[in-house]
Amino acid sequence: MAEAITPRSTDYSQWYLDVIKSAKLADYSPVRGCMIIRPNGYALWENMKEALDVMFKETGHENAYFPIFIPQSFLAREADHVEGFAKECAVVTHSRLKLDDEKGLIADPDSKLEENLVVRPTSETIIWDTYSRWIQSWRDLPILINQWANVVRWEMRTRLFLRTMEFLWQEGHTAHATEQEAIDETLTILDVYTKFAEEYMAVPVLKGVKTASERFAGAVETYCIEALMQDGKALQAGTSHFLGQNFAKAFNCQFQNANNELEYVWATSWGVSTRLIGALIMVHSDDAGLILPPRLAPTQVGLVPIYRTDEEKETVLSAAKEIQQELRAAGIRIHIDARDGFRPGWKFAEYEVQGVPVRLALGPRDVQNGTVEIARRDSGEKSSAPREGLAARMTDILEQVQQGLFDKALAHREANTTSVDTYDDFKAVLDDKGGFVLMHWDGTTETEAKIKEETKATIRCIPLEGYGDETGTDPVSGEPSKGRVVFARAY
RNA sequence: CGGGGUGUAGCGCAGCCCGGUUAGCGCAUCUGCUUUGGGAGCAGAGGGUCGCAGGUUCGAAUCCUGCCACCCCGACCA
Repeated sequence: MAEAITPRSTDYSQWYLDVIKSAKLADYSPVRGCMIIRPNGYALWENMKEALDVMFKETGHENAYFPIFIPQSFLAREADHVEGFAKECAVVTHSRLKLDDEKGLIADPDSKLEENLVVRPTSETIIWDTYSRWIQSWRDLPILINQWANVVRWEMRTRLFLRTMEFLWQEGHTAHATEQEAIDETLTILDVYTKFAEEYMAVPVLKGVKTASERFAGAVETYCIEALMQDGKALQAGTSHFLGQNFAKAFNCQFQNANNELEYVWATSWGVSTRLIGALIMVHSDDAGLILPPRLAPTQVGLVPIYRTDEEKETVLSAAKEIQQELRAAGIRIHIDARDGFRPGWKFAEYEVQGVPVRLALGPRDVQNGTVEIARRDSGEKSSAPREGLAARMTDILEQVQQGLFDKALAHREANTTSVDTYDDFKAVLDDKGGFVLMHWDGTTETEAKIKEETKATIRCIPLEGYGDETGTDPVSGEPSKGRVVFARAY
């Protein structure tokens, strides 16, 4: 019998952990807060990575790799940056171990480093140190670099995928000659992220700008995409920062412009991480386990062959292989579970908890009738279909599933986006149904902090489009407001 | 850092309050037979420094002291 998955209604966060465990996405490690990404989880990450990588390259970026170790002094160069990250850095102080008679294995005191090294929590500092050597002229600009890497942030409280001490991500770091060009870059990437979230992950997102208190440490402006989870909590799914000239000044990175003047370089940085896997899980999955959008699912179609005798096995498997060839030719990722010793019911259940979008069952009866059983993971619908034209049918179904997941998530977000005009309504909505709450805000950090203190809701973003056009009054302070902003309790 | 919980076979747990046969159960594993269209059945087998270190006792998984680790909930953050 399989491990039972706690229903969402009983305990949402336990459900989330159960889904991960039963889908074999990740495992705990011996070190607190660190995560072993299992093959199922990693295959998912690889697909996400691949799709994003194509989009980055289409928008003119190239990949590079900077080292994991950063001289400790680099972190101190940008004032806001150090304040934001100092409290969560892993620091390397020694270069070797030695066996001590009393204490066992210890860091060898003789190997203490001249300067401590910090395991990167993000790479702005080492990259801007590098850029300062690469950039002299306006002809050296722009630099549009992305890197796929791991980073470490010593978090107090962790949660698989959503917040782990080490996580995988991509971080883009670009250098520009003008402010406008850097801002354009920031917004280009925000669009890439939006497209990826909506078209690949089937997760609708709100585009917006962070308030000063939620801004990235060292940024002038932080743009973000925010998604809504099934339990009504928000999740920041990606950020794109306009860094102004902050890092260029901190690392003395100047260039000579066409008028023969020295100017500081304009910068951006942007990233999405394995946290997106957490979003994917929380947005689509149900009480039976994981549900994956077809465009990212490592296996899009799982085929379960059914047979009793060796003879049946031979017929069924050869028919299964024909189907496999046919679907592969149509660009579908199909997997045949031909393992002996596992019964069909077992395999059905396994594909189900692992979120495989469509399952086919093929037995002697089907082979004889020229049919195959099709079961959709999203709706649970089962039907028998002719083998004839199966590839086209499957392509169609996969598209329907992809679109269906997005539509459902969008409907959920819309049903859980509420506009309020009084602080009492605001609190009531947060407690009763959660979700995104649109309310006027006077633009001050004080009001924002007061609301956070009293309700645990934060301003997820000042939306770029769709909401917030009308002016009004902040119901908390009574001061005028330029528009509605998006509040929510968040992960 | 505060609150709660857990640590006994690969995994999940019982046993502990009230110390005493050979530490038990489910799943998994191995062997055999029967099975196979929604997580199979029967029979047999293997697998344990009871988190670590002290202490009490004739005797400790169980009582006492100290330590460690991990998980969950909060504060901080992507």
